[in-house]
Amino acid sequence: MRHVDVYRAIADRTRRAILDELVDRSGQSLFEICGRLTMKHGISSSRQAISQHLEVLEAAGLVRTRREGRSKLHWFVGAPLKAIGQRWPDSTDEDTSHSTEEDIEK
Amino acid sequence: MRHVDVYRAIADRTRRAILDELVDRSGQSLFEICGRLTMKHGISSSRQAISQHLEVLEAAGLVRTRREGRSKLHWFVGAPLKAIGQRWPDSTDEDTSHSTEEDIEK
DNA sequence: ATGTTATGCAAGCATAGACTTGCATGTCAA
DNA sequence: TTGACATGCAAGTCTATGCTTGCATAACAT
Repeated sequence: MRHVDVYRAIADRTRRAILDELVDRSGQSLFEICGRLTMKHGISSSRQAISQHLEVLEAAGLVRTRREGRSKLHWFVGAPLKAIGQRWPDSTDEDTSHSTEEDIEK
Repeated sequence: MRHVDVYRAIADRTRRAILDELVDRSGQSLFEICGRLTMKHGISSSRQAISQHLEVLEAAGLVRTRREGRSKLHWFVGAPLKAIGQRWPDSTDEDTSHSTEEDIEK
């Protein structure tokens, strides 16, 4: 699970919904996330599936966790997403400066 | 090839390099892109592979094309990327407002 | 017309990734 | 301790996707 880049992490629809959910309510446990994904997002994945998605998000640095008794709580971390918005210029903008793959990746 | 969302389009390393390349030099043909990807990015994919990547990028709205004789020229379009940067709040920011999947997707 | 150049199409392969299933681990309440 | 609760782990399945191969189409020069 090492070396999960942010781009791949947000490529999955369910993982994006998880991030939305964590932004809406911070510090949720796995069970809470599962429940709210089903209720509010119409996603019916198993607990294990959601757990694996959370592993990916954590490996990409988009989620931070903390054990609390028998629960594991999750927080959204937005910092890694900033690089994406800054990597390419605006449309119709033909700037000559540009960042290479190596600048951002890894 | 219909309904390629932007997130999946930029999930691939080679496609991100193609966007970088088109930002660096607008209006390149498929052959030019292939050559420069090999030279500058160390990517050794076949012409067909690059062509398929360009189809994905075009379907996602990230690339615009125009036929010019026997060549097909390509331009970068950055607009679809803006939504990504605006979807999630900054880190440490615990704003209650949030956009749902439906707001942006499709 | 013929050959070369630049791209398009379609079928097949092989790997990655999303998901499931079953069991194991650890925490808390009684 | 015992049992319920919350999560972790590992193997297997199935589909998506990146890539190749081979042939087809279209434009241009000679």
